[in-house]
Amino acid sequence: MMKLSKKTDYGLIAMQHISSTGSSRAVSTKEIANQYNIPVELLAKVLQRLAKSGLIISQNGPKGGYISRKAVTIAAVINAIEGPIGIAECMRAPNEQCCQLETCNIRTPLQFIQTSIVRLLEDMTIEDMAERNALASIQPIAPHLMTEGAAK
Amino acid sequence: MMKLSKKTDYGLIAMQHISSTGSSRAVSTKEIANQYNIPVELLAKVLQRLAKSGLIISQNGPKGGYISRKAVTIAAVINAIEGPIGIAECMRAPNEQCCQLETCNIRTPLQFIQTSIVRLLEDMTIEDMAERNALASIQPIAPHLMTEGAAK
DNA sequence: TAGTCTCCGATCTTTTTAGTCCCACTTAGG
DNA sequence: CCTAAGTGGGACTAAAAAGATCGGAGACTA
Repeated sequence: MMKLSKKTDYGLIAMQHISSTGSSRAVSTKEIANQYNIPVELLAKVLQRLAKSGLIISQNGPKGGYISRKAVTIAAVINAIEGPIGIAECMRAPNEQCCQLETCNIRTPLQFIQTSIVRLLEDMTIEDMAERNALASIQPIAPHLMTEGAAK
Repeated sequence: MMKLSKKTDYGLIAMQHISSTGSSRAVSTKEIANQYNIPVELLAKVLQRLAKSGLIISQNGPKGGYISRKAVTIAAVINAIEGPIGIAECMRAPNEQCCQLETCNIRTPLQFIQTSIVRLLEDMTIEDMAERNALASIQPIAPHLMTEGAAK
């Protein structure tokens, strides 16, 4: 459906929070879950995967939690949580007998679109996101692009 | 999961076929289903929606089927089949109490990404797709962007 | 060494997607 | 004017993915 999963949403929210906290202290799963109203165990899973992929650093024990790394892209977060990005089935599992055999007539153009999207996601880091977010709270972006709620 | 549904895949394949046939004759659901190995009833549903949205013209009776329209974008096809494009829940249903209340810190940057993707999809028509496809069969695109199977 | 905290696997529920079945309506052609 | 080949569309089932939960093992700090 061309939509990010909630896990990814949660992951991005968490990454941004961890990133904006800086490396002064570790942020626990519970802290993030409380602040953003996310089910704790689910968020825990997401953070585990992010840590496993090396996008954040985990620290055990009391006062433990997660510490950010620099220059993590949105593409990397999606990749860690959902696996390789692929707009169609045949672009995630290259070995599979994809599409409708040899007759597939949309593969090449979809490849192009996918490449463009991936490039977009690889060009934006978590820090960029935070920056863009901070800017928006001062000077709102074009109103016709926004849904009504955000303007308040 | 950031992926197009199979219905959309089928829709795009069918649109391209209908488009390349031109307006000389109507193309039936069965013809397309046979050629591309798609379940007939499912494809029928997809084509119905496309017709209802005005992206193709339906013609009843024997010798009936579908006739293409000009300048249909990929965005329009996705929109007709899957509903409005939205990378996150809160961007498809603007009135809903979205994200994690007021604390959502990723809305603005995601908006930006979504707008970029939509623009990409609105810039490519079915005819463009066909063209790009024809080109690829003569001169393959950069190999490092392809999955191994396609290079053969 | 006790209390937090991360880590990880297993499981359950719900939602979405994919595919099927059936019947009503339309129409070209004999 | 009847029939075969089309589309239109609702109801339904099965499978897969997403969302959420549970329970316990291991790590660390005070």
